Amino acid sequence: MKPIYNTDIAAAFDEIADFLEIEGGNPFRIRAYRNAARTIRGLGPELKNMVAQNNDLTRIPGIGKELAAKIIEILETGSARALTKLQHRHPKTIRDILKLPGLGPKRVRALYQDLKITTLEELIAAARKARIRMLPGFGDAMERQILEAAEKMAVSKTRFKIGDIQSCVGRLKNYLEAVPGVGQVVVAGSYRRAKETVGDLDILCSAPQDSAVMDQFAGYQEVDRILSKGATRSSVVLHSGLQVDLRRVEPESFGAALQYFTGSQAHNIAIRRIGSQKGLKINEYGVFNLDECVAGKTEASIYRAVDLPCIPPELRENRGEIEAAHEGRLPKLVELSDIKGDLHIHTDYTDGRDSLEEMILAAKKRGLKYIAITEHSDRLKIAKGLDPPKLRKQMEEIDRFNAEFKGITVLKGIEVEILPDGQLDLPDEVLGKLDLVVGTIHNQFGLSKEKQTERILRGMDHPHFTFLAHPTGRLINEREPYKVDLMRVIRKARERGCFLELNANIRRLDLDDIYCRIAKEEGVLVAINSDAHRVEALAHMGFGIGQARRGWLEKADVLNTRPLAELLRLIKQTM
DNA sequence: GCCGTTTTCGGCCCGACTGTTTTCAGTCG
Repeated sequence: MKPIYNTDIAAAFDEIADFLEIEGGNPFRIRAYRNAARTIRGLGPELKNMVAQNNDLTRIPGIGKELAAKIIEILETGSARALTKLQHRHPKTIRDILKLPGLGPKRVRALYQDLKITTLEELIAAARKARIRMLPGFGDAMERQILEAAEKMAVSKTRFKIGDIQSCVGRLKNYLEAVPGVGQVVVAGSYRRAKETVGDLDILCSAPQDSAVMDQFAGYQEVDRILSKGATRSSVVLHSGLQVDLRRVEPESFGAALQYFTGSQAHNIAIRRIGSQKGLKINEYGVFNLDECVAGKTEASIYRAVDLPCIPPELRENRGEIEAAHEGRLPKLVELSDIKGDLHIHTDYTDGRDSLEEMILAAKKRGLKYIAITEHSDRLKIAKGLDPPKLRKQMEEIDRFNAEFKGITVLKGIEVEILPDGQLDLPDEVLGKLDLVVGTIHNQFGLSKEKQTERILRGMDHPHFTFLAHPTGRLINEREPYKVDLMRVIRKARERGCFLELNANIRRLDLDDIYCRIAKEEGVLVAINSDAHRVEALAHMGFGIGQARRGWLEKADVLNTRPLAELLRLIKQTM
C-alpha cells in the first residue's frame, strides 16, 4: 500500500465533511471534520509516524476518540468505512459543484435532489435550459451567476505568492489612503500573517460612514469586476485575478476589526470561545459585556480583554500560540533588523545577473555586515557552475575586495552539488579553502525517499559541510518538494552541529514555517538567506523573516543574526 | 464529532451582503 501522509488524511476528512454537508448533516459534526482536516494539514510530524510510535492522537486539539480511530483506520486500510459509505451514496463529482462560489450545501442539495444534477456539465446544461431558476430559492440572477461560475471553473483559482503581489498591494494602499476622510489602511488577512501564498487580499480602512471610500474602491483602475458592494464591505476582482475585499470601520472599532480580519479563522474562533467563557461577546466592532463595549480601539485591547498579551499576527494559526500567550511564553520573534549577514548569494560568475562588486555594494547599502558568495559548482552546467580554477579566481577577487572595502566582510563559499551518491561536487582540498560550504540538490529529484534522504545525509557528513540550502527543493505552486525524510535531516544537522537554510526567495520559502519550528525545537539553527541572483533580490530577506516568524523563530534561533566572529566560530565547529 | 478551573450534556464565533423574499435563508469570510 502507498504511504499515507497527513495531506491524504486531511483530504479524506474534508471529503467526509463535504458529503455530510450535502446530506444536511449536523453542522457541528461537519465543523469537527473540517477543524480536524485543517489541524492535520498544519501538523509537522506525520501521523503515520506518530501512530507507529504509539503517540496518543487525542492529544492533538480537535481530535477525539472517534477521529483518532478513523485516522488509524485510514492509515491501516487506506480509507475509512464512513467515507466509503458516503462515496457509495453520492457521486464524487458533486463536490466540484460545492466549490462554486454562491453554491453551498443547501443549494447543491436542491440541485442534486430536484434536478438530479451531479456534474458541472449537467449544471451548465440545466442553467442554459433555464431549469435552475424554477427551483425554490433560486432565480434568474442566481442562474446566471451559477452558469458564469461553472464555465469559469476550468480556470482554476490558484493562490498568489506573497512576493508577487507586493507592488500591487502598495499601489492600492496608496490609492485608498488618498481618499478624503480615510485614516488608517492596513492589509490584514493571510498577507499580514505572512503566509507564503494569499488567496485574496483583506484590506481594512478607518473612515466615517459618509466617506466615499467604497465608491472610490469600486472605481479603482485595476478593478476588473465588482463582486459585491455595500456601506461597510465590498469585494472586487483585479485584472490580475486577485480578489480584494475592503472593510470600512469607525476608528473606535479599528483594533477589533483588525484583529478579526487578520485571522486566522481558527485563531479567531479560539479567541472568541475564550471570550464567551468570560461572558464576553467578541465581534469586529469590539468586545462586549452585555451591551457595553469594553475594548476595540486597538488590537492589544482585544487580547487584554481576554487576559492575553497581544499575539504577533504571524503566530495566529491556533497552533499553540494562545496557550503560549496564556502561560507567558510567547516567543520574541526574529526581526529583519536582527539579520547581520546573507550567506547565499550569486553573481555573474555563474547564473547571477550582477557583478561581484555590485552585489557587495548593494549588500553593504542594506546594512549587512557580512555576506557569503556561494556560486554553483562545476556539475551544474546549466548555471555555469564553477570548476576549481574559476573558483580560485573568484576567491582571489574576493580577497582584493576585502582588502579594499571597509564595513562589510565577504566570505568565500560555494553552493556545491550533493551528487546522487552523496559525494560533494568539488575536491576536498578546494572545499577546505572556503569559509563555508553550502550543500544542495538540483537534479535527480525523483529518487525514492529512502535514497534521497541517504544522499543528503551522506552529503551532510562531509567534514566541510556548513548548511543545507533550500532543504526540500519545492517551488511554491510550481514544483512539489522532492521526497525526503526531513526529520532525519534535522536530526543529522543537530548531531553534526551544522545548519539548515530558510531560503527567502519568494518562489521557495524553504524550509517552510512548520519545519522551521521543528528545527527550533530540535535545537538546529536556521540560516535565512536571500539566494539573490541580482541586487534587488537581496530584499527577499524580508519574506524569509516573515516565514521564520511564522515558524516561531527568535533571534537566537537564526545563524546569521550572529556577529561575524561568532558566526565564524559556529561554522568552524561544523568542519 | 469535540470539549469541560461552573459542565460528561449541551453547547459549539459572528456579522455583512445577496437574492429572493415580503421578513429571511444561504453563503461567505
